[in-house]
Amino acid sequence: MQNKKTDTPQTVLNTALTLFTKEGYFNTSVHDIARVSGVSVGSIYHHFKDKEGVARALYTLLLEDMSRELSAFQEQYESAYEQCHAVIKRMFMLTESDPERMEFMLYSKHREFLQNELPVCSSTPFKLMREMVQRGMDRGEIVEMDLMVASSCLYGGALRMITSRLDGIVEKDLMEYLDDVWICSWRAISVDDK
Amino acid sequence: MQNKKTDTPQTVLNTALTLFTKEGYFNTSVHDIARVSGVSVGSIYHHFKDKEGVARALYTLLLEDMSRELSAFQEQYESAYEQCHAVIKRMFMLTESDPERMEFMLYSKHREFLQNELPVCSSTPFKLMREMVQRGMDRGEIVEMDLMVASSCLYGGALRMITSRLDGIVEKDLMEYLDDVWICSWRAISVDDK
DNA sequence: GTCTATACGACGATAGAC
DNA sequence: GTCTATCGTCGTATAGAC
Repeated sequence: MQNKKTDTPQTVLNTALTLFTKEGYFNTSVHDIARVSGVSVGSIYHHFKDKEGVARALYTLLLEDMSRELSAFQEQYESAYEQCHAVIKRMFMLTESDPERMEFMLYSKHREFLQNELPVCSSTPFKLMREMVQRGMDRGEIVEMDLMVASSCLYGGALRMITSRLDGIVEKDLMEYLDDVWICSWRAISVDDK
Repeated sequence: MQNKKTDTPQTVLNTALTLFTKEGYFNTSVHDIARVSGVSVGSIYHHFKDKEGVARALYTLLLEDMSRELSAFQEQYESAYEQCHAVIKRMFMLTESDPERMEFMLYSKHREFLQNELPVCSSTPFKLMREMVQRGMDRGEIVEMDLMVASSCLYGGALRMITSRLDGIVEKDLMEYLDDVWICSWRAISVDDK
């Protein structure tokens, strides 16, 4: 267990997250990260291979955290209805409590700065989200159809609300819209006409 | 009417669109555009103020084209059902016939390279799309709710299918999914339970 | 592990001939 | 309008002291 006050890599990652989301990856220089974080350029390069390495470490960590949370929902809830609802609720909450994390995770073009990285929708969290939908079809909760179509229609509305919120187009707390969004999303693909 | 074969600005814009979508704006240098287009660096700067000016001209043109098409749908069709369906169908078609245009329009972070530019969802095409939804609520076709929620849920699934297709996650022609996507999308917000 | 100073290359933009 | 050649800057990455 290290002393958190001097955890240099974490300090760098925190600052990088802020700058990458506020200014964009390419508008942020390593000197910017050094200046804002208070860590020298040399130290940054000591802990990370290069600038891309900083972004990659950040991206990997955020995806892992998210995957852990989604896996927990799979164990915690039985039905796809509950699992998917928990996912959307959690993402709405995260958007409000930590918009930078959400923005970096699902609103940046990673392939432009992370070589050989797959698009977000190929990442583990998105795979887990599709697994839940597949489960819903197997259990007869969700109408049988192409998995990608069902997933897009179930999560698409919520994801657009999130990006709109991050863009500042939606002004109120996302949680106020959760119930309405969920009703529409579930109605789109559920078997019973409610 | 100019000779199209020597329309330098258009040649530059065509090449820029290709490179911006394939490599990203920041991974594309003006020299790259010059080399690929066959137009010299000097000529590019003669026709455009700077690199950002090229991107801005491109973005503006594409949005104007799209706005024109969507306005036509508003005049052509009476119901929101028909209007919104036409929009999604047209976007699916465009994604197949001209993926670069679609990618640059709705899958780039313009604010990172276009100063003072509003996010895509504030652009005229997206406003028109929301107008159609508002019309649907006024006419009693769509359940009364927050306009942003209704729009996100109606178009969200289709837009995710488009980005998934552009990412290469969806392998088949989008048109094959149109009917299923539309059924789900409309079900999400329509008044009659079908 | 942390720092400062610096090397090196790339890119945006311009000058000026044709 | 189009071109080539060049300038100046900025940013990545490293060297090397502490």
